[in-house]
Amino acid sequence: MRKANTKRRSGCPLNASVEMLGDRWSLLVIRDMMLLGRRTFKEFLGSYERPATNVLADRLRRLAAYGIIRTERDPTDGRKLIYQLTPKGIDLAPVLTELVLWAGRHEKTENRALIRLMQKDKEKFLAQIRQRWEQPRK
Amino acid sequence: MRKANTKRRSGCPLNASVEMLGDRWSLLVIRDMMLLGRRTFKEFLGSYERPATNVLADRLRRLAAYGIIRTERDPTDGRKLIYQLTPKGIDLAPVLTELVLWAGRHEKTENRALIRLMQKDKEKFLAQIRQRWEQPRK
DNA sequence: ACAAGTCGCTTGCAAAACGCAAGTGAACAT
DNA sequence: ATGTTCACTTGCGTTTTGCAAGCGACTTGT
Repeated sequence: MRKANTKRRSGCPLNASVEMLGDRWSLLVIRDMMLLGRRTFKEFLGSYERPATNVLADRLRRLAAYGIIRTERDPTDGRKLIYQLTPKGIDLAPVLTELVLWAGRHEKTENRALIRLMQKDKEKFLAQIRQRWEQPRK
Repeated sequence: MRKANTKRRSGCPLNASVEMLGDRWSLLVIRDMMLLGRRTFKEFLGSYERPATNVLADRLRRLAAYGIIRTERDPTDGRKLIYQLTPKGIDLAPVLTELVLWAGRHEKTENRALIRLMQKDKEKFLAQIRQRWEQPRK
């Protein structure tokens, strides 16, 4: 059993972001939701980085506690939970984009197509993500 | 003794960024350098969040290993080391900015003046940071 | 109806990372 | 020569992580 720690180390806005997102898994889960359309525990487990089940469960709990994602039952299959980004979570798109572009500029990475797409027209790319997530489903 | 782990969990550019920056201290050190002009071990220790000395030493070592910061001796005081952002580190300014703006939109934080400044003209703000760091000193 | 999956976790345990306090050696200050 | 500052390191107890196994609710196949 675990609580969302409510007292911050400081009032700095960067510190707030770091306390919510500053670990090795949270942003990867958000990437999977935002860019790859993953929605279930099992789908997140299947990412190439392969989180451990207990850590994944913990990160989903934390992200939900911070209001970045929310959870609902799958109406067609009572075993499944569907994880969705909230508006606060969707609003992380510019952060993800800058992190991807920075790595793209300075590291050897795969998925250069995504990086080129982001470089070519950042605002258009962000608009697409926002639009895709405005619909409640699909 | 510790090495920069060279084998990544995946080739995803976001994962590359997360492996370099995804912890509770690295980005705060970069903030201190970029926005507050801090340059020495002792100055970083004095941040409001107060890192432990061993963790701070480790983070500085890692950031240097990744080429995000570099170290030189203070010519006027042989005890001191001066930590500086490299171009790769300065190039994190857009990432910091988006993290600050995101927290500013969704959390109660201090330093609203900085947030307003970033909101008002993001590009101008980034240009200022880049310019400030182009000079070797001050 | 019943057995055999599937799904989203929890539990147990060893290893790694963290936070704290104290200590160390080199460089400076008096 | 003595004391202080600086950038760490060391030791140690706590927390977090990773890995493997298990569990209960639900669904699928026969």
